[in-house]
Amino acid sequence: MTAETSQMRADARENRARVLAVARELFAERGLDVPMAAIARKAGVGVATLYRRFPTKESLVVEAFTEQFAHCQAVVEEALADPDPWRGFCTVIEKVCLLQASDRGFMAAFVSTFPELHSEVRNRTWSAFAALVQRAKDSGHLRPDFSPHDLTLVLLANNGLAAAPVDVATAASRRLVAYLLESFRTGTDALPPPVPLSLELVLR
Amino acid sequence: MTAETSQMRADARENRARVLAVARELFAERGLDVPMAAIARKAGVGVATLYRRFPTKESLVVEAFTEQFAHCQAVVEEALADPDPWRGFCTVIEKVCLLQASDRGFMAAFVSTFPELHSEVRNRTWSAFAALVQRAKDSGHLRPDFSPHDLTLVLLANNGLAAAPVDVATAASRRLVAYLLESFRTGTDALPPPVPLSLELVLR
DNA sequence: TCGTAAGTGGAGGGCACCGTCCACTTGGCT
DNA sequence: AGCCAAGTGGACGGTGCCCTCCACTTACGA
Repeated sequence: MTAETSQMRADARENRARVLAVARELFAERGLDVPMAAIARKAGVGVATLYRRFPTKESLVVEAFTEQFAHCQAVVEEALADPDPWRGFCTVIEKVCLLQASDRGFMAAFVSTFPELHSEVRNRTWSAFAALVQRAKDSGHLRPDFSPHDLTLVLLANNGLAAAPVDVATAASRRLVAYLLESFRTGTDALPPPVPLSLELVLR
Repeated sequence: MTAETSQMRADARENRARVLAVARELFAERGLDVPMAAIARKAGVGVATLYRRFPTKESLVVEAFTEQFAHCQAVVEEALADPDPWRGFCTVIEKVCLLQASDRGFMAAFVSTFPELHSEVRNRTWSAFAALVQRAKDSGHLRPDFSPHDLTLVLLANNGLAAAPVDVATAASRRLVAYLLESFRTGTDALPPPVPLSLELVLR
C-alpha cells in the first residue's frame, strides 16, 4: 500500500489521504450509509477522484476501518499481557464497546466486510480473546459458563445502542457494559449512574 | 376504524385485511424496509390499492403494529397483577424481548412512529412499568439503583441482536436477557446455554 | 520551457424505492 | 338486468443512491 501510494503524484496522494480522513469522520458520525458524493464533496474532490482511488464503496469502507480493526487486535493482545486476568478481560470488553459506541460505522463495517476482509486479523484476535477468557475462568473471576461467543452477543447488543445519538449511546454503553460485566463475574460492585434514556433522547 | 371498514365494499374490506396480514408478516420477517410493492404483490393487489387504504407507508406501519403495542401494554399490566413482584418484573422483560427478537420490525416501528402514535398507550405502559419497578425494589429483589430508563437500554440492546437471523436472534436474546436479569437482581441462578454466535451465523 | 501521462470533475446511466394518476372493472342497490 | 360509485392495477414521475465516461487540467521529468 505504501508502495503504491508513494508512487502517486503528490497532489493525488494528498487527495487520497484527505478522502480517507473525511470518510472515517463521516462513517463514525453518520454510519456507513453516507453517500459517496457527500464524502467527495466534504473532501473537496469530485466523485471520480474518489472512485479512482477506491473502486467501490466497500473498498473505501475496508480501507477506512483497517486501523480500527488493528486497534481491536492490539487491545486484546495488550489485555493478555495484563497480569490480572479479570482486569484484562474487563478492559477488552470496555474498550471495544466504547470504540463501537463512539463510531457508528464500526460494527456495520465489521459485518459488511466480513468474509473477504482481515480474516487473519480476525482469527488472531478471536483466539487471543478465547485465551483471555480461559485465563479469566482459571483465575476464578469469570463465570465458568461464559462462552467466547458471548463477545459477539455483547457486541451486537452494544451495537443496538447506536440508534441513539453518539453521546447518549456512549453513556448507555458504559452502563450496559457495567451490567453485563457484573453478570459475567462472580462478585459485584457499583454501577455507573443510570442513563435517562427516554425515547425523546434516543431519537435525537 | 371498524366504523370505516364496515362501510367498505366486501372485496375492498377483504383486500385491506389481506394487505395488513401480509404487511405484518413481511415486517416481522424482513424489517420495515420491505418495499410497498412487495407487500402489494404478495397480497395479490396492485400498489394503488395499498395506497388507497394506507396513504403513506408510515400509516401502514402504524396500523400493522398497533396490536403489538397493545400486547406490550397488556403484558406490563398483567405483570403488575402478579403477586410476586420480581417474577412480574422478569416476565415483562422476557416477554417483550422475545416479541422484539421474533419480529424484526417491532423496535423500528416503535421508534419510527414514535411522536404521533399511541402516546396514551405509551404513557400508560410506561407508568405501569415504573410502578412494577418500584414494587420489585420494595420487595428487595430488584437492585435499588435500577432505573426505569434501563428498560429502554434493554430494548435497544436486545434490538441489536436483530442483525442475526430470527432463530439465532431469539436464542441470543434469551441469553442476553438472562445475563441482564441476573445483574438486575440481588441473587443468582443458572443461565440458558451459550449461543454459538459466530459471525458466520449472524450474517445468515 | 514543454510534452505527456497521471489526475480530475461533473454529467448522466442504471437501479430501487415511494407515492400518484387515470382508464378500466366490479360489487351491490334498485 | 342495469347503473354508477367504489374499487382496482399498472404505468409513470420524482428522488437518491452507486458507479462510469470523457473531455479538460496539472504535476513533473527532460
